[in-house]
Amino acid sequence: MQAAARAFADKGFHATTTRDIASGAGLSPAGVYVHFGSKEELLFNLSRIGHESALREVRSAVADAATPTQQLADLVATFSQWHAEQYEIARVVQYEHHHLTPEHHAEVLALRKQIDAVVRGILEAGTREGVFTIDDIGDTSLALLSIAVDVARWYSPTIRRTPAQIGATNAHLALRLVGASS
Amino acid sequence: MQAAARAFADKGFHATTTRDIASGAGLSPAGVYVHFGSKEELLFNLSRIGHESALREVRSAVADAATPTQQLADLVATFSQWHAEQYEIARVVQYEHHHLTPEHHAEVLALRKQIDAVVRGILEAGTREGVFTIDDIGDTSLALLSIAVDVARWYSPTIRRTPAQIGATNAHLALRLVGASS
DNA sequence: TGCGAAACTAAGCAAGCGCTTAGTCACCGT
DNA sequence: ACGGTGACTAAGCGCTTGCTTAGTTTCGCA
Repeated sequence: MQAAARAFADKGFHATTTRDIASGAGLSPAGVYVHFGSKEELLFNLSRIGHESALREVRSAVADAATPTQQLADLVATFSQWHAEQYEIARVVQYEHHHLTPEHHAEVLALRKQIDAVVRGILEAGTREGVFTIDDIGDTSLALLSIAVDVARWYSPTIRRTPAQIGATNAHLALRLVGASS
Repeated sequence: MQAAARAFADKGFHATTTRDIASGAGLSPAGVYVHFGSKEELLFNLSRIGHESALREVRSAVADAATPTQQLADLVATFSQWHAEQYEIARVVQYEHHHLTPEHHAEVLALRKQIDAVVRGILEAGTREGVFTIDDIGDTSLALLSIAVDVARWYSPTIRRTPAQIGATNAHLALRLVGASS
């Protein structure tokens, strides 16, 4: 799965051959099929585990914070940091999920909606309490997720900033986006 | 080229066959090779034209505005709107450029850097004039571009908002990000 | 009207694809 | 010592891929 994640993240699902995955894992081409029934099944496992991991991180960040302001800052920081630290899996999660079969795609879409719902919940709470100033909750949550998700597109282990620093920066920017003082 | 753009945007470069492109254009498989030497050449033409189109839009938006505040708002609005209206080409531009040959890749990377430089220039001017409050110009320009570029990922012609509305919303959010009042 | 060039197609080639089959090997409880 | 189980491979099958070749049609222009 590690070899598949690396290859899918690097070249994309369709450009990756089962022989790439096998040799990356130190196996013969047939060795992969002892553990996985198909290349798509491998993608699905990676995609599902990745989505579940991200959702878990996001939920625990929100649970550990008291106010909507702190919750939003921690969520964006954690989510951004996850997209940097796990950037290979994150790229699979963000860019390859539409190559899944319709059934598998529906399953990960449900997980994506749960992440979305967490963000909207915080924005609604913050608006209700009057600490956020937001025009439209849908548009704003989309922009917040864009900033975090896009980390997977440009992150590289060789850049100046560490994943933790990226998280901190994005959390700061997120609070600005919702009109909350940091 | 239209058929190729649609297919590349929909399924990705490697998942698209030359037969897909040919039938999308109403040609036989060999008919494509009258006009293009290879599938990669088609991708390069699309990618180059797309990048040039985006850069042109961005530059004219900046040229037509007087203050850094207005320039940033117009740039983000125009760039976001472009990613919605031309979302098929935009997806090719954003997600397929790493399937180009090294030489072609370098050529579009140069165009990407020019777009980047325009954004940084505005942020520097606004900071110099004291109308923007920014921690780090590199981090902030990256976040601004993330919001605009990510439009190509989630946009669909069937959604509620029009490209122009998306542009207006993102321009408003951009000004918040740099600490400028709108 | 006739001609050269450009646009196009039918057929297919070599290579690479996802995946299967048949069989070998290492290991573990009895 | 041994039989069963799971991990693994060599070989390769049927199919699709990007692209080519040889030949036909269309078209602008003299």
